[in-house]
Amino acid sequence: MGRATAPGRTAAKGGLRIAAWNVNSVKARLPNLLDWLDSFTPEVALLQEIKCPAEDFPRLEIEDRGYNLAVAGQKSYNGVAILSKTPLEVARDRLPGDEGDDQARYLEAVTGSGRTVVRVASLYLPNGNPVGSDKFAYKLAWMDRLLAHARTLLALDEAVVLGGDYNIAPADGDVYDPEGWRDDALCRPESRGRFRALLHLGYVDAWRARHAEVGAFTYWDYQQGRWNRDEGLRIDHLLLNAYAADRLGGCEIDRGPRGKPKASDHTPVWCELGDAGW
DNA sequence: ATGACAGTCTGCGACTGA
Repeated sequence: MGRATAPGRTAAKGGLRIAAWNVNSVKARLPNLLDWLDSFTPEVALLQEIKCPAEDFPRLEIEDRGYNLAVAGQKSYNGVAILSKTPLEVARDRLPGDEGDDQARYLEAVTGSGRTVVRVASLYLPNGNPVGSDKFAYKLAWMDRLLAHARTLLALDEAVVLGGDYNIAPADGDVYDPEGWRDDALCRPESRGRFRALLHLGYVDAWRARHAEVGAFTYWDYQQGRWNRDEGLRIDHLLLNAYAADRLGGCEIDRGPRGKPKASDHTPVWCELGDAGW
C-alpha cells in the first residue's frame, strides 16, 4: 500500500524488528537507551528492569522518537515496558495464575498493523537464587504460570513473540563456565526443563533457530572483568509461536550497547519478522 | 593490594541482582 514509511523502517522492508533488552533501570540508562533507539531504530522494543513506577517512566523522551508506550512498573525493582512505532493495545499487565503476585514482571500487547500485526510480551522472569529458597520456588511457580499462559495463547491465530530476560541459560553452551554455574538457579534442571517445556509447546528460541554456535551471550556480570573476558550467559530470549516463526528473518545479539559507558549488564537481542505471506 | 559492580531507597549502609 502507499502508506508512508516511518523513520527506521528501512532495514525491515515492511517487516519489523523486535528487540528485548534488560536495561537495569530506565532512568539510569536513559542516555544509553536513547542512543540505541536512535541508531538501531527497532519497530518494537521490549524492556525489562525499568526499576520505577509507570508514572516515573521517561515518557516524553521516548514519545519524541515516535514510539507508543506501555508500562507495567513498580517502585525500586522489576518493571517492564513495551515501545512500538505502531499503536499498542495492552492485553494484560500481569501474568495470570496468582492474584497475590504484585511484582511487575509481565506486559502483553498487540501492535503492528495489517500484515505485520503481532502480539508481544515483555517478561522478566525471577532470578531464583539461592536454589532451595522461597525465591527459587517463586521462579519455578512463575515459570509454570508462564507455561500455562503460553499454552492458552496457542489458541490465537496471530503471531506471538514472548521476549525478555528469562533468567535461564537453556544449555551448557549458553554459559561461559557450565561447571561453575551448574547449581545456579539460571542453569538448574528445574529451570531448563521448564524452558524446554515452552519449546515443546511449539515456541521457537529465535536466536538458536538462526545460530548453531555456542558461547554467545546476552549478559555479562559487572564484576571481575566478565565483559572484557567475554565471560557471560545467554539468558535473554525471543520465543516465537509458529505464526511468528514462519515470518522469522534474522535474529542477532547486539553487543554494542554492552560496551558503552554506563552500560546495562545485559545487551539487546533482536529478530526481524517479515510480512505475513497470506 | 588495605582493591577490583551497579542499581534502588530504607540513604553514607542494606538490599537486590545474576
